[in-house]
Amino acid sequence: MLLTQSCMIGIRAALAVSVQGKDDIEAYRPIRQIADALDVSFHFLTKILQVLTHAKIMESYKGPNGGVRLAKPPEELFLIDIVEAIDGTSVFSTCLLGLPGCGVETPCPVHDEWAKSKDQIERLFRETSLAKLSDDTCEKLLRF
Amino acid sequence: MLLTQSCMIGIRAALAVSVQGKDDIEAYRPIRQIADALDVSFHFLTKILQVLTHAKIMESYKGPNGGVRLAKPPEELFLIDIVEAIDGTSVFSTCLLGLPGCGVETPCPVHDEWAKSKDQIERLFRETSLAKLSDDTCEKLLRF
DNA sequence: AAGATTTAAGAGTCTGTTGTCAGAAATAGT
DNA sequence: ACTATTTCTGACAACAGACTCTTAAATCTT
Ligand code: FES
Ligand code: FES
Repeated sequence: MLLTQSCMIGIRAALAVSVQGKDDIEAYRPIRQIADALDVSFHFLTKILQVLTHAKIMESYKGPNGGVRLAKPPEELFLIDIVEAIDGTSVFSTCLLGLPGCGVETPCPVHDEWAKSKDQIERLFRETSLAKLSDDTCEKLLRF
Repeated sequence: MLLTQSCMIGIRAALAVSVQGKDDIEAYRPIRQIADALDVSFHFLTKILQVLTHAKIMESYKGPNGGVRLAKPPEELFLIDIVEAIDGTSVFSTCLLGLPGCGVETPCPVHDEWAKSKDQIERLFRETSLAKLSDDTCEKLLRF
């Protein structure tokens, strides 16, 4: 798997918050409600969202009517921000064969081909905003 | 990481055998010698190569002058064979967000973009033969 | 036949990820 | 002030992947 379980859930949660926040971006969404929508463990999701709040990607509020919301408008939040916060960026910088220091020194036999795919994947994460994803999700009634 | 540690070592080992077998493709290469060349644990490599021999990608022979060799000419062995044997093919068929059944049902919001990268990666593994890799390795004196 | 070499197999350890839980802290409503 | 709600924190169990170790089995050399 390219991303860890935590990271995939983190992205889906951010997307859910973004979609639900379309009408009122200021409102806090309870974690329990998000967990139900994504059909994942409430406690596990709590852990993941804590990482995202520490990374200033989300903001949280305790107590009744509390929950989490995006810390920035979804146009300014990109997938790579979430991946970096949860998984780190190693995916986009490591050698496909696990050799140390991809690209900088002598390349490995698969480097040239892999570099193409790697760049494309990195661009995908770097250029895809939460706004675009939530728009698509609503328009085409996609699942998440 | 896209591939597991075991899988990356498996590919590097197959490549090492292919390179060393350029002069005598019939010869068995001792696992200990391969482990030294790749700088990995002998016992761990043994485990990985057992999987490859069971998958009929390599053949082994016990006793003095024993070891492993490719079961087929390197022109007929592709990276995907090794990945399938060790990691399975899940990388090329799973949803980037971890949702069940990528593509077949309603796609997820990142499906269209991810499908492109996924196909490119799959093609890379499916079309890259051990022969090509070992040729490149020898020509350009690459590391593995 | 005996001993050395080398892979096969299985059990066991270690580590990081996944997932659960209980209690603390903050907040709103009454 | 009290209670209900909700996130925060730390501890911990369960699991998978990574890695080690020991013993067995096969084969060659002498
Ligand atoms: S050095 Fe191996 S992929 Fe870049
Ligand atoms: S359905 Fe998510 S990547 Fe295909």
